[in-house]
Amino acid sequence: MAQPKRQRTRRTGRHEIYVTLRQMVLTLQLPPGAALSENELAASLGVSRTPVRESLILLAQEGLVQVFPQIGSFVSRVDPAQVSDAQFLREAVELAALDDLPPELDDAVLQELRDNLERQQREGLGIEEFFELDEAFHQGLMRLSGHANAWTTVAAAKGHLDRARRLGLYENVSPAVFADQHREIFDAVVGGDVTLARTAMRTHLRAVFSDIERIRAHSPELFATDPSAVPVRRNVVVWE
Amino acid sequence: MAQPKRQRTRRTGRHEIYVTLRQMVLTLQLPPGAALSENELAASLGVSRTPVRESLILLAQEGLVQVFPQIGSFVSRVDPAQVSDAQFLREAVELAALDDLPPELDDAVLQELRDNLERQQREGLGIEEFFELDEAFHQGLMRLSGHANAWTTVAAAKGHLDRARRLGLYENVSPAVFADQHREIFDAVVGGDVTLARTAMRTHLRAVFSDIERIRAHSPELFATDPSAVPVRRNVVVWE
DNA sequence: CGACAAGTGCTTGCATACAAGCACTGGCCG
DNA sequence: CGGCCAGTGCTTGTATGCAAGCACTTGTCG
Repeated sequence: MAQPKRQRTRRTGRHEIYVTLRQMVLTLQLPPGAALSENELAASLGVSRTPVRESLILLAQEGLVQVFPQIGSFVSRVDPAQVSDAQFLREAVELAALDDLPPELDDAVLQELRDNLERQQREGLGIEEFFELDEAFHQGLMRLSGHANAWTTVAAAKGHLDRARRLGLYENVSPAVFADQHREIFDAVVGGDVTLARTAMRTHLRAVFSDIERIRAHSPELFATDPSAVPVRRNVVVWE
Repeated sequence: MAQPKRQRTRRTGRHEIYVTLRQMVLTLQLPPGAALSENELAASLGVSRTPVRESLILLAQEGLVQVFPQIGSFVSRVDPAQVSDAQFLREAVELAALDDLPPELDDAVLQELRDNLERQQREGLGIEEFFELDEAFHQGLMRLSGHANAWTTVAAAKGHLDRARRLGLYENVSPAVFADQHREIFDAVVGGDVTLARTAMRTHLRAVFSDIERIRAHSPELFATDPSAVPVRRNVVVWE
């Protein structure tokens, strides 16, 4: 299908850089606590400081990086308080969406969700692949209730939660449990049992959440300890 | 009390500009659809384009302004879809917070809310004053449930809703009704009747929301009509 | 040996110059 | 008279230079 290339909003280099950096932070390729440098990033990406800097400012507003003037920029450590906030937020929104399902569910979305669930149960699924399916599943449920846009707001605010979830997946490689919970939710939705759907959803979301404390004990250096952050400039020493 | 001026994060000029512009957009001093110009704003604020531009980028990410490369920057028109999304979001979060109230409520916050309610009922209250009290009241309820931070996320996402609410206040100057609803919610919370509190809260939030269609009929030029925006460069003609 | 102070190299914040592109204007030509 | 087309002035995007400041190193002096 010949997509009209004429975007109403032109693609800028900044947007591409922003998306790239954001993905690297969320997938932990840029681990929590890592020192960033506008100059280094600009050089490695082959652009000037300007678009890199503007991207960092956006990521800072999302809470994914912290910028300390005259000191440096750092990937935020996972903040348990922010994880908890995002958990509360997503639970409130997803449960409210279940209450708001229309009588007639969109067939196209339902079929998409069925395909998604089937793929989740395939063997040998990579962590990133499962994560993607997981996100698509929850987003699909929000679309069923007609609140897809509200979900994008939640998605933007749950960066800390997502990083913690990824850490959980890398620790405990058993997405099968989550896949089963997804199916349980879906069946309740299709069956029209809102109460059961709510219960299943709440159980599912809290199961994901409960892993975090265990992970924190295992990898404390990835988590923030004190609200008064500890910015540390990395050593100036250079291998040569 | 001698506040330690030594902020951990130094205040930058950009932050000040960002707060200023954001306030001007939310209070409709910069009306929906208004054309902005990085150069003009920079000149009028006495700084260079850089901090202004970075502020506009942040506001664009919040959806309060739209930036069209090589065309111009504009204050977003109020988007009914985004208003509806924010309404759904805040209702979900505030109701969930009521479900999550602790057994023992914080006395300091309770007293603050009582003072707030009393001030709401004073005669001759300006619209902006009432709006501020309104915001503080809802934020106070969120603090009671221990989810103040989740509220900041909602607050950041509800810019379109707030502008619509302000339009409603300017149209229909009767904040007394809202003040009474606030007291009803508060009394139910203090009385420990979560069910009643939820009902009162839902009624209150939807009352605010229901005004919007009327306002839209009255001032359609402030609302967005088509998702495919209509960026129009303002005339180059200059009075002289 | 210990402590203090200047030096060095990095950091981000801000200012500014240039590049690419859109929209309107006004003149030219059929 | 109508339509095309270069010209002009604005827009935002990007690159770059400089300023202010922090942290570490190193030399100096007691």
